[in-house]
Amino acid sequence: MVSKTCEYAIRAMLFIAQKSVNDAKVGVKQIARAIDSPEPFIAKILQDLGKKGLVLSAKGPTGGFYLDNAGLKKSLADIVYAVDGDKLFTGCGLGLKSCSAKMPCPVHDEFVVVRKHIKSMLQNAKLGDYNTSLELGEKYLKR
Amino acid sequence: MVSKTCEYAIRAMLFIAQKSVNDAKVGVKQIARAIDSPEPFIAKILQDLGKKGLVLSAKGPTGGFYLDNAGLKKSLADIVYAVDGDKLFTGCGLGLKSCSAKMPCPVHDEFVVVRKHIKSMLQNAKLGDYNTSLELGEKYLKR
DNA sequence: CAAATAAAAGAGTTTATACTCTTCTACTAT
DNA sequence: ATAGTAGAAGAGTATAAACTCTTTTATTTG
Repeated sequence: MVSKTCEYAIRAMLFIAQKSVNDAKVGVKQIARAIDSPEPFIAKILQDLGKKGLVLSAKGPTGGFYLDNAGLKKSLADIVYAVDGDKLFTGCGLGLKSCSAKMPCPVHDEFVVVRKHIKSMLQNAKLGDYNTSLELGEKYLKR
Repeated sequence: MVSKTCEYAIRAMLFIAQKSVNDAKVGVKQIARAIDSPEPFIAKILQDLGKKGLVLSAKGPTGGFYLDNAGLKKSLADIVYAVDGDKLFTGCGLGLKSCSAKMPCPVHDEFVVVRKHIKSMLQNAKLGDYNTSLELGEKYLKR
C-alpha cells in the first residue's frame, strides 16, 4: 500500500507528535527505539521531511525533532504524499499510464472509489489525533 | 497496491478471458502484444498461474492459454492472492507484525475498513465480467 | 571557548523485484 | 516421421528500494 520508508515516517511522526505536546524535542535515538526502526534510516527520512517543512528540528544538546501546532494538524495524507508521492492517490490499479475516465482499464471505476476512500481516511487522520491513545497505551507504534 | 507482476497477471488473464468465449486459445506472443508486456516475463507468470490451476494451456500448433467456464468465474482476488499472497488483505498499514484488534497500530481500525473494501471489490470482479466491454473497445488493457 | 550532543550530508551495501535470455521438452498438423 | 509451434524451466542481469556507515557541520550548555 505505502512503502516501508513511508511506514517508518508515519510511525516516527506520530511519536514526535505525542512528545511535542509540551514543547519537548526528541532525538533520533529515542525515536528509533520507540518505533523499532534502524536509527540512521529514520534519521535520513526525518531530514527529508524536515526539508519539506513537515517537521521541525533543533541541533545541539537538548535538540531534536518536534512539531508546532500547525504541524500537529498535518494529516497522514501529507506524510504519504511527501514520501511516496501521489501514486497511491492517482495511479492506475493495473499499472496503465494513460488510464483515465476517457480510456479506462477494466477496473478503473472501482479503483477510483477505493482510492477516494483511502485518501479521505488519510486526510482525516491528523498527527495530533493519537496522542492520548498512545499515551494510554491503547495503540502501538512498534512490533 | 499490487506488484507489477500482479498487474501484468490480471491484464493477461482478462485478455485470455476475452478470447476464451468460443474455446479459442491464445499464444504468449499475442498476449504480450495485447497487454504491452515483455513476452518472456508474462510467459513465466502464466506458467505459474497454470501450475496453480488458474489458467489452462495446450501445447503445439493452435495451442496456447485459455479458460473454461469455471476459470471465467474466478475473481481478480484469486489472481492477486496467487501472485502477491495475502499481504494486501491482511497486513498492517504501518508495517507492524503484531498489529491486531488487541494490539492495534493507530490506524488499525481505519485500515480494516479499507482492506475489506478492496477485498470485496476484487472478489466481485470476475474474469469473465469484462468480455463485452473489452470487445466493444470501452475498456483498455494497455498504454 | 571547549566539549558534548545532535542533525545534515553523502557515499556505500544489501536485498528484493522486475525483467531477460537460452535451452529444453512436448505436442500436433501435415 | 518430421518440422514447426508453443509451453516449461532455470539461470542470469538490471534496477530500485531498503538499509548502513562515516564524516561534517551546527548549536548549546557549562
